[in-house]
Amino acid sequence: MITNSRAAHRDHDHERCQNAALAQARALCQHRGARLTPAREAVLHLIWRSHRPIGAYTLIEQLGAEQGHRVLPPTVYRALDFLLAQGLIHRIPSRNAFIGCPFPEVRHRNLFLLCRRCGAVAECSADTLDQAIATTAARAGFAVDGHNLEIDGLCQQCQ
Amino acid sequence: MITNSRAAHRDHDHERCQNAALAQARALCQHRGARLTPAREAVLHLIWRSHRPIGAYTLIEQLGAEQGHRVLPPTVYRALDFLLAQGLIHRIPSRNAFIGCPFPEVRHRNLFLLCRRCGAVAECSADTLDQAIATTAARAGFAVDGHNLEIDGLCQQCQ
DNA sequence: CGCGCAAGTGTAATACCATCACATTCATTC
DNA sequence: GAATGAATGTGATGGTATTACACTTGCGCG
Repeated sequence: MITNSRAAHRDHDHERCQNAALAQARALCQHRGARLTPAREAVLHLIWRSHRPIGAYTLIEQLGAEQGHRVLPPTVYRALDFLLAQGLIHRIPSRNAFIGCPFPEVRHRNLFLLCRRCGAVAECSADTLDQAIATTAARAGFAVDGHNLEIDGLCQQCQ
Repeated sequence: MITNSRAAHRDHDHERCQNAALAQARALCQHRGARLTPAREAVLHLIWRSHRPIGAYTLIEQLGAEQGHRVLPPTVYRALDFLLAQGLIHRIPSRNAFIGCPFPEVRHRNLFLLCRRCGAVAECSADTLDQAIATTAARAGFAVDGHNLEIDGLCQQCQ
């Protein structure tokens, strides 16, 4: 199992955490020949700065403030589409919000731990769980493309 | 494991299926002392009639047509809130839509199989999977309240 | 009975989330 | 330096959900 649950739910050097995520995103895009343009990088930066699920309209507002002029929804949604396609961020459907992916270089299924008290979200990837899901689906004769698992509760710090 | 995947994804006597669901809902509410008012029952009926995830605004439209006058959003959202609280329906966050619960009398976690071709949704409840989720969360020190798992893919009929 | 309270409903307005359509600019290639 | 496709700017619109307040209904109790 890989997870960022320790970092996500505790105090940590977030400056460094952000910078690492951005550097990795740049490297990954360069390697793939994908264009991480200034607009896209600005959105990714804002998402990592919050380190919590953040809504598209909050991003629109913050980006507008940063750039000193009004930003319209498609600007941000297009950047989000790109970042989603590159696996650099995830969308959390139950929150209508977006969060940075801590391990974009690894193909993985979505599994989020959402703390109802502090609002932080950790991501996990667990082969055993993915297999249990595959097995359950197989028993119903269902061919799996992908899945999204959101677990609500309390993180270790908030218990 | 319990599931309605056979019924959900195949032709079946849906008239009977609907009636059974409504009868069970009435019995359950009576037993709990909850008031399944005409407005609430009408919404539940429409949800079961579709037997697919159905959006709130589709319900508003259909309810308006049925009642012969305009219905406003809060009317339907309040009924949906009641039905959700009673476990008679579920909300599928990735679709912004609602579906009838095939086993409302049993406490269970949410696990949906969403077919991308026919649009049908089956629900499952699998102890082994719930345990795998609990174990994974425990390893991250996370105390689980509940979860929502949506599996996308192809049902047996559409493969 | 009728008073009082809580639950339920009607209605308008508004907030929040996401996409479309079209014009324009930019980067790259030949 | 023209042609092309990708990316961006902009206004309008569509879709989802909530708030606030007025009104009604059901029901227990003096």
